[in-house]
Amino acid sequence: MQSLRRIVKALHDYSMRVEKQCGLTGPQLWALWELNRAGTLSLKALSKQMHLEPSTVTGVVERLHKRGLLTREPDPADRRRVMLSLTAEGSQLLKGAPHPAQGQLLYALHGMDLDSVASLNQSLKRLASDMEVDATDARFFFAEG
Amino acid sequence: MQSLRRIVKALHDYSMRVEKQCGLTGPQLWALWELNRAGTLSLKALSKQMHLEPSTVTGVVERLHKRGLLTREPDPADRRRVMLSLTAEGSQLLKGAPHPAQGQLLYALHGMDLDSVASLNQSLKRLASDMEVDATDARFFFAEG
DNA sequence: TGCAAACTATTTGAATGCAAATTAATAACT
DNA sequence: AGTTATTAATTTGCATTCAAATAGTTTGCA
Repeated sequence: MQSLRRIVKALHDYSMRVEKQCGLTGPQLWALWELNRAGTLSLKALSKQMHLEPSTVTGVVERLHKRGLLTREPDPADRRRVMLSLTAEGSQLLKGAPHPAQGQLLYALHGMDLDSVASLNQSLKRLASDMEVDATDARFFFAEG
Repeated sequence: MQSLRRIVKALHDYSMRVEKQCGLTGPQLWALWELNRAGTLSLKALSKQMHLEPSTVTGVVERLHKRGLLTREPDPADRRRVMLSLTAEGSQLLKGAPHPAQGQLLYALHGMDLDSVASLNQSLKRLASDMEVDATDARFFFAEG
């Protein structure tokens, strides 16, 4: 638990450093990054890529739009949808920016040998999968209270 | 990275479940928990225990105080300090509440053998430690951009 | 066709979290 | 003693995040 908190904190600190570097917060950079990868995404699709709620992404996108880093065009085929794309300025900014958050991980993983990284990856995937199991049996949660 | 996001998300979902159960958010429960462990803490000390900024803890404590779950007494020895303690009500509420977030981890770790848990713990500690290294050498961060 | 159901995006309200600035109290140093 | 520096807590302003409610659009079914 302590290690996880420290990792999350370190990721946040990295995000702050990125913000100082290129003027974007972590989620903002992340959103631009996903748009650059995909070319064009609906808000829903972007929120899915980022594993965030649409209502959250609306705000992030709004701030990026206000700065002219992306365009918001209604989809002619489905007028509920808002298609998001990078502007030239957004694309340009992205060229000078680091990977979102992943840079910090890469840096940290530099100091670990390949076997450790592979093992960690397996363990984390297993843990993540286990934690997503719906906890209908509450005994485990309260047994140690 | 994906695994970490999923773990953080799962922890947040657990926090929501806890909130539905006992009417407290994760940080609120966590604060009460730390107070119960320590008996009495200054706001500064509590923020240190939780690895959060004092300005953040001020808000959390205020909400708990508003509900009568803790007391805020000025320290006679140093009147800058505000000493925090659980009320009887807060103590009572804590008895029926799960461990903050750790319950979710315990549940997940149930499904892993001891060696895997030990190995994961080592890897996470190592990773957390590596990520806290001050990144004066920015090459790692931008090499892959 | 027409109505209900489902979907997309946004709005609203609340909590968390930080940094920076403020206020108040203590410590330190001249 | 008096001025300065440090420390504790709060306030303010902003970004992120979610859930729930809403408006507009599309789909599906009768």
